[in-house]
Amino acid sequence: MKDSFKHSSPIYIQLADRIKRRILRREMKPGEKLPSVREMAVECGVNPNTVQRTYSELERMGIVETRRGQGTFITEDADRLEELRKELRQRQIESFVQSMEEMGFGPREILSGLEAYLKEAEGREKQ
Amino acid sequence: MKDSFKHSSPIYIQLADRIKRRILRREMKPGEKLPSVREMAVECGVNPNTVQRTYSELERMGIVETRRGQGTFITEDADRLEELRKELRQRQIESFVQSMEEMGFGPREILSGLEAYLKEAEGREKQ
Amino acid sequence: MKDSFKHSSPIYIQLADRIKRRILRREMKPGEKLPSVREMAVECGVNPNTVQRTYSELERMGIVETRRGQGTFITEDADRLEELRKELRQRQIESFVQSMEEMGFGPREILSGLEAYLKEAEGREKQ
Amino acid sequence: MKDSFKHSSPIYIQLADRIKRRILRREMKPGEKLPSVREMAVECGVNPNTVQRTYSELERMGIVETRRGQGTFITEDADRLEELRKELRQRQIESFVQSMEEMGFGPREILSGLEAYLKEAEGREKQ
DNA sequence: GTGGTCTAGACCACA
DNA sequence: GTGGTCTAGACCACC
Repeated sequence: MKDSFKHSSPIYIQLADRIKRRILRREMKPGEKLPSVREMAVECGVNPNTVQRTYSELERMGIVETRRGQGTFITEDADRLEELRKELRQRQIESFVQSMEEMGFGPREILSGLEAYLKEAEGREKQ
Repeated sequence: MKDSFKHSSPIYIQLADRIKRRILRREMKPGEKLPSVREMAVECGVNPNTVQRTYSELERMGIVETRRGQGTFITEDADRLEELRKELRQRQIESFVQSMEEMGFGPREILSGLEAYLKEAEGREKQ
Repeated sequence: MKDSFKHSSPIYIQLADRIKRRILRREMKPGEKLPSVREMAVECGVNPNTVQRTYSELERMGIVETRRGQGTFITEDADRLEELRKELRQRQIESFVQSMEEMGFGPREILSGLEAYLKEAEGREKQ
Repeated sequence: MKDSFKHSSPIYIQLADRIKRRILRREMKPGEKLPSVREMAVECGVNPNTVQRTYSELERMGIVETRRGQGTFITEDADRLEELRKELRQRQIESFVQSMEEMGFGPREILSGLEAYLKEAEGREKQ
């Protein structure tokens, strides 16, 4: 129990995560243009350099392409996006299961709890 | 999409969470004495005031009891612990499902992904 | 012939290349500590942020590891270094052959020219 | 390791290099007329003065001749062109070998790597 | 002391 | 107008 405590991830990563999620959720579509670095900077109340870093990160991950003098665009490579989707899903699941196991839950309890929750949520939605 | 970049939760909360988890997985048992505030402070490299707040928080939640002059003890109220267990499980599940939905996954994909993962993990363990 | 003209690569890349070469040449050995960001910055007459970026780039390539509060160290993963060596050799060769072909030389001329040069260089060295 | 980060060579030199290469691979033939300074300027999106300097440079090297009122022509002196070919080849080889040695490769590795690459390229072409 | 992040403001090439 | 690089100077957490 002498490990250190968690920090919030840097802004440029948090921002990248948000954008990633919006893309994966198809809220922003392949080929679409992102706001310019400066626009996004004022929109988020952040320095343009920070946004720049975010966009670079997204490009490094193959989510986004930049065209000089034109802007930053969501990749049209649907395969890459699908691949990314799976990666993220996997990572989420792993960390979820780990948390549950840290609290002493076994596989059965995890599954049954989740099923119950989803059923209930479904019911609520139908109302 | 203004301000609103996340900060990490305060250390005393993080510490409370850790202790909660250790109790729930029976690593620390009902009735057992917690380390003194000072001991815990040293152990975690943290200010004693922080530990004090953590213990208060745990007491407020009915997880521990402090006995003047004797120390802080894990409650023997098994019902309370079971209740807590359920609460935490529920909260974990909620935040997991929310994350998955933010990435555009529906209930079916969430469940099937989790099942696949648990099966695979089980297989690995048996080896 | 309407393509654009070449630019020099950014400083942080040039610096990364230099360090890469020094490592591959075993002038700096696996596990060795690099100069601190600030030291390297004054040494190269460059802003610390630029060096930071260089080090990040090197880390991303798996050439270097950073240990918080301690410094930046050359990876001890010899396989990674060897892999990198091969990659770079391949890239050099490709661009060399392409240049030669752009000047109208065929494979035979390329090889014979290189052999002649190396023989001559060897002779010079023996003197 | 002071100052000394590389700048790109001036545009007029880059342009001269391109033209040289086109001549050497017989894409432009001895005696042929080059585009006028103005034409070339438009074609390359460059200032006419830059093209002028390029042509002067080429003339200085004995690759082209300018005839007042007629234009600029590629020399018909085949010996000069052959000489140039050898010079350029030599320079390419030198810089290639230097790069490889900077990465710690010895003559044998250079040669074997190149042979392997050329063989493979040959194979690909035959397909 | 170390690396890592962020801001402010500048300049550049591309289109 | 766009993205990309660089500088200057600040603050933070880790050791």
